[in-house]
Amino acid sequence: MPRTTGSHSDITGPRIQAAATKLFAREGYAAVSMRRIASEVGVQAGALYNYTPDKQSLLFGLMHDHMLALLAAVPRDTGPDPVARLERFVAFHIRFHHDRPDAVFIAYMELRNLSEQNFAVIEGLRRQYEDLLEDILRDGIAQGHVETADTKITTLAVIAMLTGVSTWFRESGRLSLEDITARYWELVSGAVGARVSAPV
Amino acid sequence: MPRTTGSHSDITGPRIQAAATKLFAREGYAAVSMRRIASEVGVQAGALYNYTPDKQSLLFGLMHDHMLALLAAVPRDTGPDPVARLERFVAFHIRFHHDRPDAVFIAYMELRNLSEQNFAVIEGLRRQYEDLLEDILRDGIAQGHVETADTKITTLAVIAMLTGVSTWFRESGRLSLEDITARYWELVSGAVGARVSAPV
DNA sequence: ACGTTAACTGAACGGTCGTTCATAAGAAAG
DNA sequence: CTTTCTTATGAACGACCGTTCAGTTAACGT
Repeated sequence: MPRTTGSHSDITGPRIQAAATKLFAREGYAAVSMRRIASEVGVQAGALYNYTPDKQSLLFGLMHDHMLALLAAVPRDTGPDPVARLERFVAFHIRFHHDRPDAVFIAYMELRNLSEQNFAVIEGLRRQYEDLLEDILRDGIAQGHVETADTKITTLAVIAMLTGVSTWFRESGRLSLEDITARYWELVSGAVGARVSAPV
Repeated sequence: MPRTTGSHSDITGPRIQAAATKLFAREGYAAVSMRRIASEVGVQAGALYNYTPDKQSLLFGLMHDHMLALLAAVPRDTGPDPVARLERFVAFHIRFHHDRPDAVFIAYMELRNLSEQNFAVIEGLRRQYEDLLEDILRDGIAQGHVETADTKITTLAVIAMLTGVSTWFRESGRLSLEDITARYWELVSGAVGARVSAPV
């Protein structure tokens, strides 16, 4: 019996995305069937194809949306102090990733399940994000407030370090997110040789 | 036509492990079928069950062997200088993980595909490895050569940073493994506030 | 009141999955 | 040469896969 009370198009769509995000993150893209996503939404499998052309596009849509949200939310302030900008970047990254653990998990665990073209798109967006951090580091070096030998490697190392938080953070844990952000800022600022005050 | 020239038991076993490692790393546990592993080995699917009771045990065996190899190879030197021990740990981690990219990938991407008991075993071994690093940091603090606020968080952050190398390192890249090791030692020693010489 | 359409069902498609097992044949033991 | 054991085949099991589609019904435009 279709169309059971009310028009659902604007509700079912987001519910499918939510269910797919949750299940892909928990069990992996390949291990989750369309039927299982449908049953989570409370619908038959065929209905999913009103919202996505196929399973691959469903995955890509989730990752694409996530990367766009990341790039839209990241602070692009161009304040005079690169160390302060770096600190804001660190706090933002931890907070943003903490708020969407499932999407984060998918975005870096399911890359291999993307088709070649879709992978290239996501990789490009990821590169844009990395470049924002690298720009901060370069500014810091130029102003003598940061000291690191290879900005590309440092960028990748810092992001790996920060993203790692979501693999172990539990709300019920010993430390609050603010505590953790403070600890990571100590680690990052030490790693990049950040100096709060004047250059040499 | 079974037993086609020569006895294969001691050859087929390792070949199955090698094929499974390669395929699981490249495409993921759930996406690789037993038939595909068998065909990579040059054998029919049924033959795999002379070497593993089921697919889950095959995965667990790979991860278990990897973790045991890691714990067997990690330097446990108890030299007097914690900073030197930390430097050796960093170099070891990068080298060891570089030498087995497939096993590393599996060990931290396929955790969710382990049964509950198997997961607990692997998690315990991982914890042992982390504790070795945390011990070094604590010794460093005790001797005043290291300065970091929370050794547990620092441990996780450093390992995440180091393991990240294998996600982007290419043999043909701009930097050699030695270069990268040097850069990461700068980052780690800075992050933990390592001092080469005497305490306060 | 009525035709149109958006939203969904439920069955079906060919194919693949993990696993089992009777059977066969080369290797080893006597 | 015969027996026994090891190693593998290949067919079969029921279950599930992604995807398609004709049919059904509730809501909407007029």
